[in-house]
Amino acid sequence: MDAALPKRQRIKLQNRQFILDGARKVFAERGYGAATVRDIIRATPLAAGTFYNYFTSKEEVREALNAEMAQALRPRLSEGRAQAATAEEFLSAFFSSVFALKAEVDTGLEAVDLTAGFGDLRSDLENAVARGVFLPLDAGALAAALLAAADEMARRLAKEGGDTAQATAAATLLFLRGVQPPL
Amino acid sequence: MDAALPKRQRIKLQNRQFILDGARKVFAERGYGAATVRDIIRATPLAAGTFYNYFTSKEEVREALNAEMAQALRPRLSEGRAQAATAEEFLSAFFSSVFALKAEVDTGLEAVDLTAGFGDLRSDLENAVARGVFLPLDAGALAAALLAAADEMARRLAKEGGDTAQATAAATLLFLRGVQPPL
Amino acid sequence: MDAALPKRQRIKLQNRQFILDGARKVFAERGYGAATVRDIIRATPLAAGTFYNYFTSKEEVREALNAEMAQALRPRLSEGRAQAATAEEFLSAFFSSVFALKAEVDTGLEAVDLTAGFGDLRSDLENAVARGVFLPLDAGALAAALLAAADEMARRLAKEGGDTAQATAAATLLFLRGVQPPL
Amino acid sequence: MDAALPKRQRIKLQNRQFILDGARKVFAERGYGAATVRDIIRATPLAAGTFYNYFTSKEEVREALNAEMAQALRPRLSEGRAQAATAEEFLSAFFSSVFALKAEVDTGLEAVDLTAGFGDLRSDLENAVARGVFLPLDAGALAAALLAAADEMARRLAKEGGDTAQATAAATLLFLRGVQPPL
DNA sequence: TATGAATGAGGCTTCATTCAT
DNA sequence: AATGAATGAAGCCTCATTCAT
Repeated sequence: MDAALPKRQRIKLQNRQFILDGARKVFAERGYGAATVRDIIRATPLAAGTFYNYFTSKEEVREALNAEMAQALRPRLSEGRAQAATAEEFLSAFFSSVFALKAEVDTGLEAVDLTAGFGDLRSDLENAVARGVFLPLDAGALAAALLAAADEMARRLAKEGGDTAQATAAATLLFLRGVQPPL
Repeated sequence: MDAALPKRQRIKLQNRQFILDGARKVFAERGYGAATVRDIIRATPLAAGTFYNYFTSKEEVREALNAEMAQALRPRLSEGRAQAATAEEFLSAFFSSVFALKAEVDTGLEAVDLTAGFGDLRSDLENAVARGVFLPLDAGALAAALLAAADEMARRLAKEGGDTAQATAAATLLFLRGVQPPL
Repeated sequence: MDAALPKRQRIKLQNRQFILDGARKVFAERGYGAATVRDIIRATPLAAGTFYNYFTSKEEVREALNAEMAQALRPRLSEGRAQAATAEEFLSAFFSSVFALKAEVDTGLEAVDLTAGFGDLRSDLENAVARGVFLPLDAGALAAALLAAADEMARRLAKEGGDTAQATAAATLLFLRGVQPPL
Repeated sequence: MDAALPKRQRIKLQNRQFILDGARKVFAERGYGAATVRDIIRATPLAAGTFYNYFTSKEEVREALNAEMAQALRPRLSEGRAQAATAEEFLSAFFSSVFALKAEVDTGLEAVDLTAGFGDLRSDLENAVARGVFLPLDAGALAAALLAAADEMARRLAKEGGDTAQATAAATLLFLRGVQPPL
């Protein structure tokens, strides 16, 4: 229980979370570059000076936000992939994770958010290639392409609405078979 | 010849260009959001007030920059694709255009730069699908995936070095055939 | 004539002087260390940002103030001393200069103001010693003692009122003969 | 023994001393005006709020520091002077006390430190004048001159190194006989 | 009594924009 | 048109001080 924590501790954690939440919102609205520390504070019930009891700069908040996201979501992103027996399962798990995740949190972190998962994805891909589940492609390039494409497709999905399951299927198919019609 | 222009006109065009060039540099260095009008002016031989004779905001400069880029590069991007007889030709033309383009200008426009080409690409794709050159996929999603993947792979190429021709071949193959090994 | 200056130039000089005058007053009132740039601006008809068109820090203002004072007052301080034929003339000229000067400007520069005159005084003293007008004393120590004593006596004079001429006579006598009664 | 004090008392005295010591250091480093209460706290193992259990302002600390110094050093400063039979003894005792004292503690109190001794010195001087040991001079002005000169000479001594005994002799001679060569 | 986090005032600096020259 | 200084709003950060624990 949280009630087990001394009150001071609880408030500190809560305030830290106020700042992270405010920052997430502000970064999503204005973009990281244009956001200001004041914007973050204003998105918070806290006083101006309080920010500096927790972070020393906007950059530090960004890092904390990325760490938080990585911690919370990386396992979820990778869980479906590791033991995927086929390329289709792998891709399907990947896209549905990303689409679900992006629907939950839009951090405005300008694609930084997903780079936390880059290393994992790459390892999983290398693994899959080694097992013969994938064609022998450059795992780095493939990871980059998959993440970027997934990120952008998720953005479109968020903006224009659309069915996640269907989008997952389409994306999976695209990367599974490519665009070339059977000869 | 430029000399054909009256001197006043020439100077106006030149100053406008000073500002656009300065802005391109500044946006690339700091990102659009964090850049300031002052930064742009400082990257210019002009005085502060002169900026407002040409543009009224940072945003207007961004638009002009995008228009400039679209005007200069869109034809180049699309030329190879319109009449492509095969999916392979289409993809190869697309990726090599993007990789070459990104090698020339890094605008720091946070992925905005390529959206100018989105509509074109989408039309071309629809066209290609209609001709049966591509599998019947959602042209919008495909355009998004291609642009995002190309952009990210270009970034990797720029950062880590690498051979453009080889990267083009790999990217083409990925989207042509997908990742699934032949059964 | 000032009217000969273009208007912009005139205003720039005037604003610079506003700042220097404001700073002199503020330093005198609060002391250099406790004074703030805002205090200086407030002692001025100018806007906050204008300060930075002229100086980049409080320290720079201090330097300008010292330079201004040195330029204006050093000659006056030394004029009476150089050719003094006797120690009495020398000391009398020195003390009356300092007392007059301190009555005019109280810079609050914490004794920095007079250090500009330290080198001059020391040279004059060495000269005087060489001519046999003074006993052969350490010119550096003597200069330090004279300046510090004069500064402090001037402060007392300013605070408690008193006659400058009389104070000059007393100070001169003290340093001329010392405190020892004739044996 | 300190152990004779109840523990509470001992800790209170110790904390008070922490603050005074921290303040002494901070004032010496930054000057009184520029020093902040936070600076003082940071120079201490104590928490911010604790400061206000002992003092209510920076100014109060300054006063306590001056009192402490006066208490510790005033007797030492005056002991040699009271019964001095000659002006030379008086001056010599005075200068050697000041030079020794300044070598021990540099408070950065911007000349405030010695003013604590001003009253004493003045009384001693009046006394000495009354006994005919000194010429009949204005005791206030003389005290001011002696203290200022001694302070400044001590500063030079500290900065440039030098022999205390020798400096004492020179200073004594200066104020004993003055600068005028015998006619 | 000691602690240390919260507060919001206020200092420092840069910014976008205007406007007299 | 071009210039560049003035303006004051607003961002950044630290401060003195309070007060719940």
